[in-house]
Amino acid sequence: MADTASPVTEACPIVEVLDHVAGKWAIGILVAAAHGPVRFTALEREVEGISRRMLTLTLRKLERDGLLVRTVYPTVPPRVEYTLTDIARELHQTLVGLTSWAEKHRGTIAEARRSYDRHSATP
Amino acid sequence: MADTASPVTEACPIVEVLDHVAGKWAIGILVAAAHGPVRFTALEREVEGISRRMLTLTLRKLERDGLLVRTVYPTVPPRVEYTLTDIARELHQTLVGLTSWAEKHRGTIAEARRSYDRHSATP
DNA sequence: CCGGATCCGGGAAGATACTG
DNA sequence: CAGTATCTTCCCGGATCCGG
Repeated sequence: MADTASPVTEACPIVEVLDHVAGKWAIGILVAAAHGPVRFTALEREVEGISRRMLTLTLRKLERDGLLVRTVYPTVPPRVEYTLTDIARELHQTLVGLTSWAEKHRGTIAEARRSYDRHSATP
Repeated sequence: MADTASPVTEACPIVEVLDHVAGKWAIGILVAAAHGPVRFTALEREVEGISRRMLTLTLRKLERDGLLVRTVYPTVPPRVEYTLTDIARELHQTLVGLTSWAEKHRGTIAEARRSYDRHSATP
């Protein structure tokens, strides 16, 4: 934990895993699906701005990594539900910390960004 | 640089902020720089696999967002140190949770991935 | 020692149209 | 309702050379 040399540099399997979570839509989908089994169209509505294609692709990726379970009900019309696995729920807990951090400091960050851009403006 | 306003980031400033943290190298750099002021070459060594270019670009982005402070010592040869700001330190705390999650479950994830690939193999 | 500038390939992502 | 398929565009990221 409090090691002097952080093990980030060795082989970096962590970065590999995080790369998948770090996709543009993954976090949004995980947060949207955290409150229970969610249907495809519900996700399409909740994760605003996402396209059908990217929703499908990201869902497949998350399913492949064992973060989401896809359940198909052979009804008419078809119905598919996505549920977070246990490890995804654990992940969601840390994601909550991340999002609250972002909420808490988004003003400061926006300000810092403006200040930086103003300073590096080329008149 | 001049970030064009996309409809997604308008509605969701959190995603916009997280998008920057979610870059391929940002987390590694933040973790590597967390233990104190770090020089450019030290980061280049610690965040193994990163190129000079990406290191520079990511550092600039983090600096722009007010997560890193860049201090230039006008010596010969030049010496530059990067230090985490307070909000970056807060972020680093949640990042620790994220990385330990990844460490803890990377085996499970790798297994799930293999299982998924085996099942969806096309004979 | 710490970068910036440029060229270029590949994957991510949008738009659109079609299907079981 | 829940996806596929295809095409195109964009920008991330590596390689390389140059500069203070």
